[in-house]
This record gives sequence, structure tokens and C-alpha cells, in this order.
Amino acid sequence: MDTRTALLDSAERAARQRGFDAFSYADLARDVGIRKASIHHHFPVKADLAFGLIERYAARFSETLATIDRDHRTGAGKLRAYHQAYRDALANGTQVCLCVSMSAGRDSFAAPVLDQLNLFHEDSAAWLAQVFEQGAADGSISHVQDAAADAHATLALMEGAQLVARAAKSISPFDTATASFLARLTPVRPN
Amino acid sequence: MDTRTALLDSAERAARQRGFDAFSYADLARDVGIRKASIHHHFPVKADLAFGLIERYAARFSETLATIDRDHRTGAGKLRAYHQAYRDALANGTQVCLCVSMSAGRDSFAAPVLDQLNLFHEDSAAWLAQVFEQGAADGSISHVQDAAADAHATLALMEGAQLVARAAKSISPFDTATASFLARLTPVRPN
DNA sequence: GTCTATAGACTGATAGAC
DNA sequence: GTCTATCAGTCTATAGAC
Repeated sequence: MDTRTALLDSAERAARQRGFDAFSYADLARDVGIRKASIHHHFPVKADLAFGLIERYAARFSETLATIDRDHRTGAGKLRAYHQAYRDALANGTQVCLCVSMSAGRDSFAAPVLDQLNLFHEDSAAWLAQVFEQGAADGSISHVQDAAADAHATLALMEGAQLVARAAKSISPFDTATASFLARLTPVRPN
Repeated sequence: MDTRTALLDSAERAARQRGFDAFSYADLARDVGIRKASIHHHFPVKADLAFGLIERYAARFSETLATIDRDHRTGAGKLRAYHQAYRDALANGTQVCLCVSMSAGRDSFAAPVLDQLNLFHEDSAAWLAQVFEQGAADGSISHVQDAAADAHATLALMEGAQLVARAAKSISPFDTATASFLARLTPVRPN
């Protein structure tokens, strides 16, 4: 495998489990099997690594949303898949998704990283708003009043539920916190 | 002022603005005006400081909830005050509340700290569940189906909304994310 | 309870050979 | 692209005088 990709994989794992500031180039080197000085060839300073992570994550998530759009017809179906993606990322409370990890990190993140992060939030909210509108139209999501507000609330709910669940090292707080959200969605129908 | 209290105040400010792992005893010493070795007299290791912070925070928040119970009659009134407390703590996106800060920290927190944190989450959820039941009974909160689920969702929503707002360094994502929540509450009436 | 002085480990980062 | 060797800086923590 590409060394750069191996480094990103290792860094993402560490960031999601322990936080971006809680792993070092030494940890990465040990994990990937090269010397830490070699990492600087791929990511000269650690901020470059942070940017590489969020950039790859945003691209991957964008694909996930496109896949959801392709695979599900109703608004409720899409929201259920979106919820499942966050639930899977939690891995039973052992890690959070990268955006939560980086939102939670210290404020030392350079402007480019924060810009990417906020762009990701906005893109997610825009997609969600569209889905809520669709769900209101097809009747699969109950009492939608303001799609944009519901979108931002859903994003915050998923991130907050991950945070609480990781502190508890268990999936159950996530499930409890998102139960009311799921209750707004009509039962699944054959696709 | 008590040196111990001054240290806790300084540490809390730093943890909420930059994260618990992002400030050092040297920062604290500079801020409070003593030498860093002296800090170890009050908090021998940094884990003691973490525990002191969360302990004081939980006690203070418990008082806040009691005050809200005293000052507001309806379920909606109490939820509005609860929301306002989280909104105030955000300080225009420059900091998060301590529980978000510590939930977001690396997993290096010792068991006693995590226990306190989870206890705080459970206490908050229990109080919220009671308020949702009250709001369902007095008709001040709309469509309450499962008070416990609504409680955990509210907690996750507040923490997640703070997270997103802090990344954006602005209060507005918090307001957008919580708008639907506030919309469930009947308009304020004289108390 | 606060100080000076220091230990010991770790951090991200650089220079230069291969 | 990876290596060895090394840097200067930071971190938490300790010993012991006052």
C-alpha cells in the first residue's frame, strides 16, 4: 500500500480513538513501520497531516451521501441510512467520526483545516435539508416545519450523541439519544 | 482568593477554550502568578486537576438545575432556561461547556474522571426526563412521546450544537441547530 | 505553601548520507 | 523515499530549602 495512505489510515484511527493531539509521529512510525523522520517527507508539519485527514474524510463522506441518494427512494430511507453511518462510525463507543474528533480538538487547528471542517458541516446540512424537504413531500418524515433547522439539528444530534456515547464507552447512549429522531421516520418499506 | 480556586478557574477557562490537553502547568502558573512546582502542592498530578474540575462543575450545574426548578413553573419554561444556560456557556463560539470539553478530550482520562462525567450526563438526562414529563402534562411542550428519549436527545443536541458552533467560532450554528427544539415549546407566559 | 533547581521523557522538526 | 543522528523546546513530576 501507498505509504502516504498507510499514514493517513493510521492517523485517522488514532485521531478517532484518542484525539488528534494525543498521537505523535513516533506512534505513527511504529504503527506503519517506518522511521518518524520519514513521515516528514509526506507531511512536513503536523498541520499538513490534519489537512490531509479532513480533506480525505470530506471526499469520502460526499461519496457516502451520493450512494445513499442512489440506494434509497424516500426521505425517511435516506435519513435512516445517514443515521446508520454515524452509528457504525461509533464502533460501539470506542471511537467517534473524524469530524467530531476534529471539532473537539484544541483550537490550534490552522485556518485551512477549520475551513474544510466548516465546509463539511455546511455540505452535510445542505444535503440533510434537501432530504427533509423530500421527506415532507413524500410523507415519510413526520412534522417537518423548517427543513433547514431540522437539518442542522440532526447534524448536531449525531455529533453530540457520538460524544456522549464515547464518554460512556458504549453504543447505548447513542441509541437512546437518537430514538426520538428515528421515531419521526415511517417504517421501512421494500425499496 | 484561594489559590486552589484560582487554579481551578484558570484551568477551566483554558480547558473550555483550548481543551484539557492543550494547557500546561506552565500556562496555569503564568496565569495565576505562582511557580509551576507550587501547583503540584494543590494537584499532585494532572489527573487530580481533571477530577477537581469535573467535580466542581457537576456540583455547580446541579445548583443551576435547582435554580431553574425554583424559578420556572412550566416544563417549557424550564427547558428554555436550560437551553439558555448552554447558549450562554458558548460565549459566542469561543468556548464550550466543560462537559463537552472533557467528553471530547483524549481517552487518557482516568476512570474516576470518566465516572463523574457519565454521572453528570445521567443526572442531566434524569432531570430533563422529568421536565419533559411535566411539559407533557401541563401542555407546554408539544408532541412528547417518550420523555426519556427526548431527554437524551436534548442533551446530545446541546453538546453537539456547541461543538459545531465552536468549530465555526460563531453562535449562529447553535441557534440554527436548536431552533426546532425551541419551536416545540409554547410561547413564554408571565411567571 | 511557595520557592529554586533539576530530572527524565517526549514532542515536532531538521540536516545530510544513502 | 527512507534512513541515522540530533536539535531545541516542551511536558509532568520530584527533591529539598525556606
